[in-house]
Amino acid sequence: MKQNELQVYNTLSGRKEPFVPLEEGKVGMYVCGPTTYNYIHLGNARPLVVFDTVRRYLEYLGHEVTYVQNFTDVDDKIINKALEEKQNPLELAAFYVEEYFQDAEALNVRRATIHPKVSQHIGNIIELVQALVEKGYAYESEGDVYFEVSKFTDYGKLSKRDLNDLQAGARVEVAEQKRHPADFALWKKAKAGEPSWSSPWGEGRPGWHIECSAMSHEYLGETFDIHAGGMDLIFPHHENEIAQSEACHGSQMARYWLHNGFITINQEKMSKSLGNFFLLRDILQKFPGAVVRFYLLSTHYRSPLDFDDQKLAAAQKGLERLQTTNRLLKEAWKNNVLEEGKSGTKSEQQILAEGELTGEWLDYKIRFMEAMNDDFNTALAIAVLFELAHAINGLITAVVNEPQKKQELFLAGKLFAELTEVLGLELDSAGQKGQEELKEEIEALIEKRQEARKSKDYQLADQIRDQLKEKGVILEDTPQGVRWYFRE
RNA sequence: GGUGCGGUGGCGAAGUUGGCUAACGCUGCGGACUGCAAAUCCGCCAUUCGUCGGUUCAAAUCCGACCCGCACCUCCA
Repeated sequence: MKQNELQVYNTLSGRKEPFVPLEEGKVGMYVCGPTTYNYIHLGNARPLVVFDTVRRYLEYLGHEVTYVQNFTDVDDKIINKALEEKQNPLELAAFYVEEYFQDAEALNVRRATIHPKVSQHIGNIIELVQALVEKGYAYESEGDVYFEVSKFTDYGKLSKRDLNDLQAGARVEVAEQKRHPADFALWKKAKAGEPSWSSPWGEGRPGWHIECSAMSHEYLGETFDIHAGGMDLIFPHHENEIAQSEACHGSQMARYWLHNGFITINQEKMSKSLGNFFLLRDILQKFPGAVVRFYLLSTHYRSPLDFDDQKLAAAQKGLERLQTTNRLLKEAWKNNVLEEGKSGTKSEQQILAEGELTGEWLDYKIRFMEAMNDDFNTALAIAVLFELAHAINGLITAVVNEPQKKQELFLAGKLFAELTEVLGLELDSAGQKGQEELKEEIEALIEKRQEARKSKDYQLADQIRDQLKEKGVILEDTPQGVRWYFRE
C-alpha cells in the first residue's frame, strides 16, 4: 500500500492507523527492555533492532524522539540466579546491564534517551501503588499489595480478553490473599535474603508490572505516543500496565501499542526447555552484528521469523551486496578526486552537494519512504535499497566515460548512505579499520603478484592471491588496476 | 475451550481496502568482462499464490467451507 504518511499498526485497535504525535514534531516512546539476569538472547535482539529502527525513521521524518527503555534489575529471576551464584542481586543485574550495552552496540542499536532502572525508581513505584490503594483500585493483604482487576472496567481492552475467559482458563495456583485470580501483585512482601525497600506496607519490593507504569510516567507523562515490546508482553504485562496507569491517572496511557513477532528455531518457539536457546553472544561468534541486524530487518517486524545458520548466511550474502556498492562508491571518489576549494571558494564536493535529487533517484527515496510509512515495512525498504544499489553500480561504470554524471552519482551515493543509515545498516567492513599496519605487507604481495602476472607466471600469481585470501584480503583485478579489501 | 497470527518459486520474503508482465535477495543456469578468478553487468528460473467452491469483466488479494502450522491465555522479547 502506498502511503504518503506514516501508518502504524496499533494493537489496541487491531488495525493500521495514521500516526499523529500528541505534540507536533515530538514523539515519546517507551520500549520494554530486558530483565538483566543473563546475556541477551536472539529473541531480545529483535525488539531492540526493530524499535531502534522505528526510532531512527521517526527521527528521519523530523520528529524529536524521547526514547525510554528500562532495565528490570529487580526481579525473581535475578534473585534466583544471584542465590545460585552466591552474588548480590543488584550487582549481578548491574553486570548484565553493561553486557547488554556491548551487545546492543554490536547490533548498532543506539542508546536510548533514558535507560531507567527499577532499583532507582522505588520511590516513584511506591507513590503509584499508594495512589492506587487510595483510589480503591488496589488492596493490601498480608504485606502484599494487589491490583483489583474487576475495578478497572477496561481491563482486557489491549489483549481482547474478558475476565470471565481468564477465570475459566486460569491454571495457576490462586494465591489465598487475592480477591480474584486475575488480580496481580503491585508490591511483594520481602522474603529473607532478597533486596527490599521500606514502604507503607512494610519491607518489600515492586511487582513486575508496576515499574513500567511508574517509569513511563516519570519520563513521558500520563499520556505518551508509543509503547512497544514483544508480542508476549501484550498479556498480561501491557494489559496490567494500562490498568495501573489509567486507573491512577484517569487518562489514556499510550496511544499506539506496537508489538514485534517472535523468533522461532525450526518453526518452534525459542525456549530453554526445548534446548534451542541462542544467546546473541554465541551468534556473534559466527556472524558480524551487522548481518544479524540486517537479517532481523529483512522480515516485517510483526511476522514470525525463523532462525538458523543457513538463513543468516544468505542474509550475509545480501548485505555484502550492499557493502560492495558502498565500497565501489568510495573507490569511485578516490579515482575521481574531488577538488578542494581554495580558501574562500567552495570545494567541488560542496558544489556537487548543492544539487537536488531528480528523476529515478528521487523515486528511490519516495519508494523507500512509502515502504517505511506502511507500518515500517523494512523488508520492502531493503528491496528498494537493492534496486538503488544496482542502479548506482551502473552509474559508477557510466561516470568513467561521462564525467558530467558526477553530480548524479554524488547525490545518489549520498541518498544511499542516508537510507542505509535510517535502517542502521553498517556497510563499512569492520576489518577495514584496524588493519592499517598490514597494509604495506599486503601491497608488497600485490606488487609481487602483478609482476608474476606480467611474466605470465599465473601459478605464482594465484598462489599469492590464495595466500592473501586466507588473511581475509580479497583481490579484484580491474581495468583501473588491482582493488583489494578485507572481508571477515 | 477462548484470543490472535500465518500458509506465495529450491530457500528467504514483499504484495492481501481486486486490475500493469507476482517485487526484492540468496541459490542455480546461460552470456559479457577476466590469464583464471572476484566484483560488476546482461539474460533465464512460480500460467501460479494451502485445498475446494463462490462473487466479479477482473482475485494471491473479497465471501464460504475445509486442511495445516504457530503463538498467547502461566515467567518469557
